[in-house]
Amino acid sequence: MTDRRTTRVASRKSPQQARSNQLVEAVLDAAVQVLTKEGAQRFTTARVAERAGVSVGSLYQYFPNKAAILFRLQSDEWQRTSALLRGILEDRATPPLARLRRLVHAFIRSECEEAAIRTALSDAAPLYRDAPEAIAAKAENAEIFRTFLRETLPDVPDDKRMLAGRLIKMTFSEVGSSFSETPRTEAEIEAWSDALADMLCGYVERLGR
Amino acid sequence: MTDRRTTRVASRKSPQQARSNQLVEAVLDAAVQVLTKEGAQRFTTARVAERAGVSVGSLYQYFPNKAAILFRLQSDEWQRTSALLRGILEDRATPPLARLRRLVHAFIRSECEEAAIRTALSDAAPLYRDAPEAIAAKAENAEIFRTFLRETLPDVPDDKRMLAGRLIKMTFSEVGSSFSETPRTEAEIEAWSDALADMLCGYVERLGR
DNA sequence: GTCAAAGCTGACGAACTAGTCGTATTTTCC
DNA sequence: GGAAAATACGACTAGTTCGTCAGCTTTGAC
Repeated sequence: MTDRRTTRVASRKSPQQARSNQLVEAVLDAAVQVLTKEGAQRFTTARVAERAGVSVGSLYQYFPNKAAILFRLQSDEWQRTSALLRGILEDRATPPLARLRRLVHAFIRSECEEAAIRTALSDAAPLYRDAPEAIAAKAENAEIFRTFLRETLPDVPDDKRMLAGRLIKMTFSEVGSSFSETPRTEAEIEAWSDALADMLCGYVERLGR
Repeated sequence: MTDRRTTRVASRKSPQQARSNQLVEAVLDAAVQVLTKEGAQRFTTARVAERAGVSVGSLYQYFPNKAAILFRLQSDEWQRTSALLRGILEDRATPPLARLRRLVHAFIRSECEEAAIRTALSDAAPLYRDAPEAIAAKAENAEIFRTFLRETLPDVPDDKRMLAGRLIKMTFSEVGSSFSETPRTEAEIEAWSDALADMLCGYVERLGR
């Protein structure tokens, strides 16, 4: 449902000299700024280039189109988030449900901290979400939870566990982003994180029985 | 974060003669078609008018701007959905948790049936979501669940129950729309509805204890 | 110092879009 | 039938956006 049949999003060429690496970094920084301060509607290559102190032409030397910049930002974001999740879920010193609870708290907090950029990025999602790279990235992300549940609920049949893993992940990320759409106080963050953790932990317990 | 500070979305004037009522209907029908067949990106007043067999000028006589058409569609959608929810949750002949379960099934199914239009509408959300009318409509929607929980869990403290109600509603609608983003088979719909209902019913039970 | 490759520039073209306004048509009501 | 009000039309304006390309500048190997 985007304007292009299949949005190309792969990078155009890799920077070789130091200055072009700086340029790419400047563009990405500027892109974040434009996105948070102006919103997805007003996110244009011209504005990004201007804020980066760079010409549009240079920008198009490293990104094939606007969507590619957005996808890159989203991709980096996913990278960071999945590192966060992995770090908590794989900590075998903590009991499984405590890990899950801690995870919820960490995730909700991080969503709220970067609410502006995430909202803008998801507003722009129609521009990049159909790209094959984006679809691949999503699938990879789901693996983390499956591993966790395989450890926690070894006796539950595979198909049931898979479904549960997907549901937990979806609930998790969707509630997180919806919750962070409106500005929240510290107290709200705590209360909601606890409630969500109650719900998810309860579900996992129930599955074990 | 939209292009306008505060998007005006109220209707421009009410149609008085029969033909203008038909026109408004034709525009709304066409809007749904454009949205589903072309996507939010390509949703333009010109295209809507053309598909409706009407001139742009006429369109602008009843809608102050593009956002107003989109908001109207979303508003109608909310209306239908909340009628569906209310109908199920207020059926006192069925035990509470069974109602909740039935609700999940009905909602997920309805989401999947109209996935195309809902996705497109939510892609376009940045254009209308800041309008005061949209914000008011959302708040009203949350009431249904609070009433249900007040009946089901009369002994739980008010603040805790409020929070739970909001969480359930959010989980519900967010998981629903995320799930329906990809095409689903009948079997998938059943399996996911059951899993989600398990999770939510489990949470409500747990709250009662 | 020279020169080719790499990098950078920004004016520009082509395409779209939201919304207006003067004019033409239709309806209503006497 | 005729006048006034309501409705419909669509060419047009003013603006925005993406992405290109011919030519200029910088870099670094020799």
